[in-house]
Amino acid sequence: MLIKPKGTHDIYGLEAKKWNYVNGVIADLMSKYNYDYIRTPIFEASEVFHRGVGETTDIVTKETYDFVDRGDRNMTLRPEGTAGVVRSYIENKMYGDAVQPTKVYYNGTMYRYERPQSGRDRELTQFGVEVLGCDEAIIDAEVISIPVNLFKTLGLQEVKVNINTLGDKESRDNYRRALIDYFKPHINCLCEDCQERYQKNPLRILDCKVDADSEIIKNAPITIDYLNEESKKRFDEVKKYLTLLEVDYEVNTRLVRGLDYYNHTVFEIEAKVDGFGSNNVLAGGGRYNGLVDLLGGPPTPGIGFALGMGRLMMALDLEKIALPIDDGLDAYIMYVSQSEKEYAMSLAQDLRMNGYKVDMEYMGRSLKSQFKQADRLKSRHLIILNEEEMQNDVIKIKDNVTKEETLVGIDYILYYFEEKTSLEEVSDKDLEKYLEKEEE
RNA sequence: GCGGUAUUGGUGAAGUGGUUAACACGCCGGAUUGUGGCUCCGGUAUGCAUGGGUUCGAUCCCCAUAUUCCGCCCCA
Repeated sequence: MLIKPKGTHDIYGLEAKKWNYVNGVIADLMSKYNYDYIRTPIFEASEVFHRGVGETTDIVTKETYDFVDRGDRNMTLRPEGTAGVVRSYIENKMYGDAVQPTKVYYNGTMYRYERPQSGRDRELTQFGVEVLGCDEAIIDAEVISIPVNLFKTLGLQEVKVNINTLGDKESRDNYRRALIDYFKPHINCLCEDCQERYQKNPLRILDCKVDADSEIIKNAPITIDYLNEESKKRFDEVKKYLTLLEVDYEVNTRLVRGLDYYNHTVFEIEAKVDGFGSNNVLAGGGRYNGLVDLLGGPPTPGIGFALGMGRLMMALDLEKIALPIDDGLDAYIMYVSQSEKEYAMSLAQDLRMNGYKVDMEYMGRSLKSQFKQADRLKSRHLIILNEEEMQNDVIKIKDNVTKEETLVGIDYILYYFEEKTSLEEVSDKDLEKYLEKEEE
């Protein structure tokens, strides 16, 4: 049997309806914030990610899907969204657009060659936002508020917003040096992974799980102490605006992020839901003022976040949040004979073109099965075709909630649905009156 | 990349080295000569992930591979 590749999922049925609903909520929310949708290629020249995400990051060194195309070009399936968006920003000279800053969002699949586990797949979907060309603290707060408000809109309560700052380049470099000096004498007391981190990315030692409780890490220098005046002021401003937006956040001085391009504000939003695995970060992001420059554009500030859609869906499920999925039918058309079948089909088309959600029997099963099917499809009305009744120009419609059956004139089916679906009840008398009026 | 776990029908699953692989749900049909959702009856796995091996014989034992789920690394 053919099976899907490791770490991928087929989304269909109810699950697909949920995704569509959430995607709709996102599109709606982004429209209100006036962020434009951007769609960039799923694969890019490998260089885009090597330069953009960082040569030393795990994402680039061991997790990319690389391939050489038939024209001998080195290509990579995108492992994240920012690098591609920034490449597009530069290539399309969006920095020259009349409207500034550039505010965009994407919602698409990413690919990472990883060992799948809870909350982690090889094909993942991320919704993300990027704002380019604005270095104001106010925009940092707005960007952080977007996922927070999305969760609020969806009814997801149990989340925690962590923020921190890495400061500008000068502050970050000072801090990095301080950490290296601090850890140097303790290096042998740290776990194996941390010893490696010490070489590659000392900042990451801070959020090590193994050594989290060790005094060495607890007493490590914190970023705030190494910020220059400007960076400190900036961070205070971000916090002020977050308070203004009523975003409930916590400063976590140990929060650093793995991607090389971050500076100043960084943040993560965790799910605090029972039953969530260890991969509980729903969204994460930060400021990347050097990235546009790095990828060959004019020096341009930027900030963004990415949100894991699969993890979001998992959180919604675990929290048992009922999404208002468009479910059920207005009518299900049932029949037995061939002539009824033909009428059923044209009636279905007629109702559908008039805006009703209609399904019908296709396979000529027993009437009993058709009733069952209609129930499964949660159909509000059952249209039961009968040759004899049709010869008398009437059709039987059963309201599947009240169980009331009505014989409706064959030319007045639409009227029945208009009234019946907008008003709670329409009596036979109403219909008679309507018919009389029509005749006049 | 490392460690652990599991893999029986459309679904949830029981089970044993040896004739027809429980049970339940679902589905289809019938009882009900065109009105169901209750009940009753019947049907529904060329077959126990795949490939090897051990054995007279394996779904059940061994090995490998694939995939699942969980943890680490890392990340959303």
